[in-house]
Amino acid sequence: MPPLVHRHPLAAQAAEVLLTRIRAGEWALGHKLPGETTLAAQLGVGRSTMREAIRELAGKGVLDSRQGAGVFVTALDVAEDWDAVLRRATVGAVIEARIAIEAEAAALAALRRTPTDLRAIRRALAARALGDPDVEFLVDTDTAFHRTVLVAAHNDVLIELFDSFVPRVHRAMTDMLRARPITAPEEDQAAHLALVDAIADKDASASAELSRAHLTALKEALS
Amino acid sequence: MPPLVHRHPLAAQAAEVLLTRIRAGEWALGHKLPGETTLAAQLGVGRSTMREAIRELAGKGVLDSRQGAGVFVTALDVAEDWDAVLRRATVGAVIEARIAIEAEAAALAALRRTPTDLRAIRRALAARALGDPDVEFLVDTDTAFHRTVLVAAHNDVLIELFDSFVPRVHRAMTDMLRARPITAPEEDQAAHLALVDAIADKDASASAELSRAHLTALKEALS
DNA sequence: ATACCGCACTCCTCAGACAAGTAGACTAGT
DNA sequence: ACTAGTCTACTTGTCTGAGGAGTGCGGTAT
Repeated sequence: MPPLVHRHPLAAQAAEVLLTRIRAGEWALGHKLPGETTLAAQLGVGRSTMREAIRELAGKGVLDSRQGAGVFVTALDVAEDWDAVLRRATVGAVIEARIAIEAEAAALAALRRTPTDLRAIRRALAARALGDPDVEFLVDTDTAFHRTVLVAAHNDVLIELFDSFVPRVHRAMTDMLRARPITAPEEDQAAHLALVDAIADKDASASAELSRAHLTALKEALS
Repeated sequence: MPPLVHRHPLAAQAAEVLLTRIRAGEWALGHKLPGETTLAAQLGVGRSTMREAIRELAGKGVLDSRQGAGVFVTALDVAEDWDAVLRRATVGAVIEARIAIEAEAAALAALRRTPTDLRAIRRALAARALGDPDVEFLVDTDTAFHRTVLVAAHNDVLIELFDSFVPRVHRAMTDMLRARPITAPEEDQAAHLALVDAIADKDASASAELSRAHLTALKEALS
C-alpha cells in the first residue's frame, strides 16, 4: 500500500514497529506506553524521531499523548477505510444496503418530517423535474432529492451512511443512463411524487414501500 | 470534539491551522507546501514542532513528505472516522440504523440462506440459550447470533455496517442488562426462535418484521 | 541536442537543554 | 486515622543548532 517509490524514513518505520506491537497486544487498550526516551533507546532512534512516529500514530487515532502523564493507547487498530470496503463490494450489494437505509429513512421521515423538511423535499423534487438532458445533472438532482428525505428522517447516522454510499453508486448510474436513457421521464417523476405524498401523509409503511420499490428497480437496472 | 480536559499542544494547534488552510484550498491537491522552516516561521513555532504537525497530518493521510522534494497535499479532506460519527450519535440513532440494516438483512437471509447458514444460525441460537448469568456472555452470544443472520444475507456491505455498529451498542446493552436483567428469558429466546423459523421458511417479510420488532423493543429499553 | 555535473533547497536525524504538566510520596495539621 | 497541602521524580512539550541525505534545476561540456 505505501508507495514503494520512496523508502520509509526512520520515523515511519518506527511507527510501523509500534503499531505492530500494539496490534500484538503488548500494551492493552488505554494502557501507558514506556516513555519516549525508553522507546527511542529500544528502537535505536533519537527522541525526536520517536516523537514523530508517535505523532503519526496519534494522527491515525491509535495513540494519545498527555504531557506529564505519558502516551496511551486509544485504539487497537486503525479503523478500516470505509471507501475501501465499498470499492471492494459489488454495485448490487451497495444498492441493497442503500435500500435498507433509505426505506427505513423514508418511514422515519414520514413520522418526523417538519413542514420545513417537506418544503425542502418538494423543492428538490421540482428541481429534479426540469428534465435537463445532461445526465450528470439528472443524477445530481436525483441524489439531492433522496438526501432531503434522509435529512427529514432526523438521524445523523443514516445521513452519514447515505453520503458514504452515494459516490460509489454515482458513477454506475451515470454510465447506465448514458447507455440507456430513461424511457418514460413522467412515470419516473410520478413515482417520486408518490413517495413525497406518502411522507406528507405521514404514512410510514407506504413511504418505505415506495422507496424500496424505486431502489429495487434501480438495482435491477444496474446489475 | 477533542477532549477539552487537556489543552492542545502547539503541534496539534499547528496541525489544525494547516488543515484549515488546506481545506480552504490554499494549496491544491498534489501541490507543494512551503518548506518547514517557512511554515514554522509563519506560525511562530519551532521547526520540530512544525514537523510534528506535518507528521500528524501525514498520519491522517492528508500530507506526504518526500525527502529532498518537499511536503505535498495528498487529500483535501480527512475521511471522517466512522467511529467518531458513531461516538457522536445517540444510542437511539445507532439502533435505528441497526434496525434498517438488520431488518433488510433478515429478509435477504430468508431468501438466500443456505443449509449451512441455517445450521450456523441454529447453533448460535442454542449457544445463546445456555442462560449464563454473566451479562457479558449474554450480550456476546446475542451479538454472535445476530451476526450469523447477517452472514446468511450474503452481503459484505451489510456485514461491515453491522460490525461497525455493534461495539457502540455493546456497552449500552451491558449497562442496561446489569441495571435491569431480562425478566422473561424464555420469552426472549422464543422471539429469536420465531425469527429463525421465518428464515428457515424463506418468509422474507415475516423475518424483516420479527427482526424489526425485536430491535425496536431494544431501542425502547435503551433510550 | 544531449549527457553530465554541481549546487541550492528540501526533508531527515540526532543531541542537548529547559519549560510545563502529572501523579505519587511525603508531611503537617486536624 | 484522615485530610489537605507540598515536594519531587518523571513525563511530555518546545526550541535550537548541527550535520546527513535526497531531489530537481540550471549550467556546462561534448
